[in-house]
Amino acid sequence: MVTMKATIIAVAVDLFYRKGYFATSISEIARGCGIQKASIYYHYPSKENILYHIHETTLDDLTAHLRRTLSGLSDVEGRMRAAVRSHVRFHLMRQKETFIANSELRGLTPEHYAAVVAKRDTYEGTIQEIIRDGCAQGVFAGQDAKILSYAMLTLCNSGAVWFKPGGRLSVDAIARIYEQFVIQGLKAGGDGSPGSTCEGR
Amino acid sequence: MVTMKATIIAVAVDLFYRKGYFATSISEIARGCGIQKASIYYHYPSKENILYHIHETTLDDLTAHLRRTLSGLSDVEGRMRAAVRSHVRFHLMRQKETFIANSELRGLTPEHYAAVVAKRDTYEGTIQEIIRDGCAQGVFAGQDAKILSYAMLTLCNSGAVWFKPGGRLSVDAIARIYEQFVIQGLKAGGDGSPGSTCEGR
DNA sequence: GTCTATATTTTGATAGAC
DNA sequence: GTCTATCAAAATATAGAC
Repeated sequence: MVTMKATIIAVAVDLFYRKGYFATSISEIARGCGIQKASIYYHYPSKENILYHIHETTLDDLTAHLRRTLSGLSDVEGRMRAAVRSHVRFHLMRQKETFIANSELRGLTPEHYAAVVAKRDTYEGTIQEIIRDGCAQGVFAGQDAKILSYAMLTLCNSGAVWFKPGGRLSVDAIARIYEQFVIQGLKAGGDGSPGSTCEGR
Repeated sequence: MVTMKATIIAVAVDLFYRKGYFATSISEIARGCGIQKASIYYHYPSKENILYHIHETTLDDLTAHLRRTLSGLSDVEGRMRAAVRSHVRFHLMRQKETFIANSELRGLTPEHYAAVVAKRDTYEGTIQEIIRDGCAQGVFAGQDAKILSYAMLTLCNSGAVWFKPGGRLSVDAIARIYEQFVIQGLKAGGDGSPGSTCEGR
């Protein structure tokens, strides 16, 4: 049984992904659901609240996915490899939602914006911790854990921009390519630039 | 002497960057220019045309910048290093415009959208050529030039998301970090995954 | 080149019947 | 829980005076 509350989210996700949040109207969402626009407001108090709901559940699921993947892993390179695979897979499998979560922050109220950013910071913190551990152990050679975490995350998001389900490459194949790229990119280079310390702040 | 035509673009760039294209109104642009909204239409026929103009000049300048950087370089690793630095520097120095060029494609008419994508494809083609050359010479070890080019480009765009002029890191420092990351990521890994060929299509 | 005034549409959201 | 009807505000764009 599919509730109208869930249908509205599904239709909104599709429209926000294709047209963007501001370019999508409540009427369009209602049309996609087969109801009148006034009926939307029985389920959600505002258009912004629909967007916030998408952000919240996507981020919660993403965080839970990473936590589950990392549990039990202690080797630092193994943790980073697992983190990349987890992140990439989630972004490819829930392409539309993650695209929205990454690009439609500006539609949120200041309060909701703060809540979303706080959750995102927690997620990024987990990645930065792995990078710092790796640098401390000499496995990675970065100058700045924060910047490297942004680089790693943006890189792993990039598949979601062009990925087409059922296309030439499978989700796992793409995850492996990124895993290889990130691990190599983080590792110490023979011709490393001067000062390969890892302050990380 | 600064023309009103140029002022409108400057104000629009700032607003599109901060609020997004659809969330920005003609009235706001006019207010930022100190004129009435009707006066905007003397200089540009529509809001979409302002957006298109930003896309066009940004892409043209970006392409010219890369061409200038690569001219005279023949060594494949040197070409890739130069391409990364060129791309990163341009994206940091013209942060607002490149952000718009990367995220506001959906506001364009179908015709303008096609024109912009065609130009972007040309730029990406140059990068893919370097990757294919590097793979053919055994300098890089990628499985797919197209995907690796997307990875490289998205990665090099990422600085523009958080960069603040006058902040802790200089433009050149950031360019060096990305250069190192990309070169390492593209190079053959000792534990490389199976089948390190480079089909590239 | 910039103005005032306005036409036309559409928006997000509410009231109240059923 | 969905409907019809409607409000008030704001949007893009145009006409014509100066």
